[in-house]
Amino acid sequence: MENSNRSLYDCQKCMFKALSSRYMPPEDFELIRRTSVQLQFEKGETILKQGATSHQLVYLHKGVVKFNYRYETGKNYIMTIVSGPKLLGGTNLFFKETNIFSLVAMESCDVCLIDGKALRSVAQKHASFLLAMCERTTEMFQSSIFNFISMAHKQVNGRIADILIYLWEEVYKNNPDDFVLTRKEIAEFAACSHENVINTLSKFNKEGIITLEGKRIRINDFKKLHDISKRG
Amino acid sequence: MENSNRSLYDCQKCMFKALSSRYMPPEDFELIRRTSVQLQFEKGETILKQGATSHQLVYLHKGVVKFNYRYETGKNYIMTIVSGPKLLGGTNLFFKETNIFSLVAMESCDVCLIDGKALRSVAQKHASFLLAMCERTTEMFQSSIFNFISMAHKQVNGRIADILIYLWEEVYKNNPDDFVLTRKEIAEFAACSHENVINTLSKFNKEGIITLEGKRIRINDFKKLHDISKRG
DNA sequence: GATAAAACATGAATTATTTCAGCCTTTGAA
DNA sequence: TTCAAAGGCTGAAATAATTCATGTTTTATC
Repeated sequence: MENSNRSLYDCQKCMFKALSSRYMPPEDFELIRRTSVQLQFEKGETILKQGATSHQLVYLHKGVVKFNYRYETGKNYIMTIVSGPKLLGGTNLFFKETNIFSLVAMESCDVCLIDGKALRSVAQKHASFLLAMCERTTEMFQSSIFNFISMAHKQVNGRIADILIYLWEEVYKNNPDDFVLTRKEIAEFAACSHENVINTLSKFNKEGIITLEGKRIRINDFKKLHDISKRG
Repeated sequence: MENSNRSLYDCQKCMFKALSSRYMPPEDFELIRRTSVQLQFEKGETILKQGATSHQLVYLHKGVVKFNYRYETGKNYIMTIVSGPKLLGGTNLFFKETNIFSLVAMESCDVCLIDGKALRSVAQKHASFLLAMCERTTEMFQSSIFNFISMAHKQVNGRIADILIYLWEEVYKNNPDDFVLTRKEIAEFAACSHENVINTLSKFNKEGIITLEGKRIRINDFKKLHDISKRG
């Protein structure tokens, strides 16, 4: 983590700023901006740690992060993976001080940490802004609900198909070459052993549904993936 | 569903009214009350249907409801079970018009359907109220996240232990005799076959952890249940 | 370039889970 | 009271998933 004084990016180009400006005058946004800090996180770095208290809201400007839950046994579970630009608030951070999971950068990420107190005080002045923010974070939450349902109720074939579809359509859509999860990470996401992931992926590979090029996964047949997903 | 004109219960005793009163004058609450309707739902009745559009927030005054997700294949999954009094908003209803799951009464329920438009307009006037509501619905959401994690990552023993603990401590705490889920419902909650539920429960029964008295389940040894839950 | 660590891969043995077939019990309606 | 339907229960067979043992490839580091 590099605590730079210079700006990583221009606030004028930030979607959070754009959203805010619709609901408040510049001087109110200025309070938020002044109390915020821009940081860069490298691959593997923890942005927020599970169990720690945090008074900040994370705005992910650029990059991909995983929501990581760690059991006492040391096992990790990836709850979801998202790409910026996105406001990562809601359940973990927005209204709770203790993080229920960690946020970990999966590639180089530009992040803005927004002070919760300042945000709250501004939000109280501008209820429409608060409503809009709630809608955003609720949306993100909804998409992870579908992940959860899939993980809880489908077999490994269907779970992995769902994960591939999700990652492709929601996360790596615009830059599929960055799609480089390890088998272990896919296993932590799909809630199964990494051997099972490997076997399932090579089965998909043999059937021509995907192509494995080393780490990189190329999806050839979305229709079949959707079929597998539906079958469970 | 009995669309009675008379009041099922006195608004003065409602927790939602109590919450509201802390943040707004009586005349504003009156707008919410006027646009709301009290209804009684019998066991098995659907309060809100998955896929339908709804412009209302559900306040569960009394009773137990399940959050039911139905796949195209016709299979049902219970996402969570909650007891009143509780505001059932957030992900399903608060900010989305299409319900992503159904709400089904598991016993006789007193429910108040609050008009979303009226609520929104009042909420915009009183941002602290909106903030408080977000906190409530977020809390409920958090607890269901832990359910999901358990369902996705534990084996049937651990999942059923978790469900028993959850239902006991959060739902049927005050009236354990109402604890009458069918084995099929437990299976839909635990994401496994109902035979597996039956086998696991009779195993727990033989080990003295629980006692099966027909449909009723009595929990004897919470410590062992927690052990099983931890082991996974 | 050598080396160590991590990731990837495969198959066999073990364990977990579902499916199936059969039967008993309870419940509610005719 | 009878009957059908639904729920509960059990064990065996089939399927799915994990664990384990082993070896290869890739990646990072010195």
